[in-house]
Amino acid sequence: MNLPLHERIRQDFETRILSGALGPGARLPTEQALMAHYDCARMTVNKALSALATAGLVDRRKKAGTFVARPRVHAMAMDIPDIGAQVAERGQSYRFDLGLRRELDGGQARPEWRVDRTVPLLELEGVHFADGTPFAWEHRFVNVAAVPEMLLADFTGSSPGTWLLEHVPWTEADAHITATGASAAQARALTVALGAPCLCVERKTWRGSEAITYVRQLFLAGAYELTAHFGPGARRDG
Amino acid sequence: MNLPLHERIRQDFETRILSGALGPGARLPTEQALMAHYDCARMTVNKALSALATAGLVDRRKKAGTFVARPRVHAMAMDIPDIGAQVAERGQSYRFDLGLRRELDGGQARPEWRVDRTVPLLELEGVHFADGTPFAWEHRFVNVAAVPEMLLADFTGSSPGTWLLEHVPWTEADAHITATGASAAQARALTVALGAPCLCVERKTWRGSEAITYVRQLFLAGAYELTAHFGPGARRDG
DNA sequence: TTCATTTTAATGTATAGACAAAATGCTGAA
DNA sequence: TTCAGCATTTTGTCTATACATTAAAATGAA
Repeated sequence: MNLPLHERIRQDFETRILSGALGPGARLPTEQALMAHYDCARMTVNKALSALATAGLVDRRKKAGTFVARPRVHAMAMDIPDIGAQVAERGQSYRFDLGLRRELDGGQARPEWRVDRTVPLLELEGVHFADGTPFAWEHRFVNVAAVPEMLLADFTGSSPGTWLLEHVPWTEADAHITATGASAAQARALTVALGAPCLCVERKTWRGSEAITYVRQLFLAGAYELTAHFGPGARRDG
Repeated sequence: MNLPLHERIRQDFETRILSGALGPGARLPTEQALMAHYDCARMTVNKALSALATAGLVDRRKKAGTFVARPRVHAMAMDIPDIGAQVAERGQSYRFDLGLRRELDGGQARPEWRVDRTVPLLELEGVHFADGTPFAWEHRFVNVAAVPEMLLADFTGSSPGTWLLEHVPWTEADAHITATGASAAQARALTVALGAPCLCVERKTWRGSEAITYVRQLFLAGAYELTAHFGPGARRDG
């Protein structure tokens, strides 16, 4: 296969960096040196090195040169599966029990989620079941100005998350993942002991600049796990 | 602020795409049209549109044109920060206490991590402290055939994770995130009660096809959180 | 019609040159 | 010595042009 020259140059250095031949802090040749080495124009070299800089593999500083970046915050791709679909995939039956449904407005929202006072909200609280056993609890606020159809939706059986995913694809989201002990109310809903360890996922989603929903989900330890992967290929077993 | 022209063009369209003004499938003007509109050379326009393509916001097809891409997979980018750096960032002092250090081989590795019997391994177990208080426990196996310098490294103070990150950038990784209660040994190391809720991160990393390390980390609930983000811009506050 | 072929409009790659911007490192003055 | 200012190196941006590549669209033959 005949790769473009700028791509070949880029890969040459990517390989050397990832293999460790060029360690963090190592200086790459100047563009002048590279255009002599590859016998090409400066723009071609520049394109290759700029791509590496965009990818975060190198840092470029005027006058100083191009240096292999120190690997710091590696971002991994985390799967955010639909709870119901995931349970069904394991061959278990899925159910969602709605415990609380209330209409309110932005002024009464949780401090974690700041929305305008005038925004109409829907508050939902419920429990997810797998084969009749509760395994997750969730508390959610939805901006019904953004999703008016939600007021008519029925959540006996399928979860609000599934409904939202199908009706309002989000464009932006923030998630915080922590561990926590179940509170009294949560422990009762999940029929576990007070303080039982749970995985807590807190998520805010937007469509464009419009806040869509804020949700706090508690998963019983052992009943759920998040997976993340970084790298070129698919998941491995190892 | 005087942004470069190619960056201004890029942002113009990024804004229009993210706001929904240009929906998925919408066609952007041709490079010819844009160089007329912005009164610049084609390379400048090309740089802007190529950047959008690299970012996944648009698809470009020869002869057909440039089109707004359909929203991508439901995977979020999870930050995997360096523990020590993160503690230091909060203005706290950081320390790592090594509790166990043992050299063994692949045959004695944990079942979760399958490596060849002949591979020499280093087993490490220790506790992370912030301002003198333990907040995380970790148990790690390292393939020292891949990182022989690790046998000489000193982990009194800085953690093996930090050392590895600086010396062996990985190219591939798998992570599993769960909640769990602290075991007797873990509870003792972290000076908490048996069964105290913890966030458990289990990670395997490779460089190329070579397994580098397997680590299981337990973070005390409340002392640590993972964040993930999906979407174009930076993190929001909302 | 239907299929194969040619045309053509769009992006992809590359060149050579010019000037801008920035940070390092040198030089000279206090 | 130390600090300020200057020169130089290196990357950043942009232009104008050329040819390559690809796939849509038009064309023509069966």
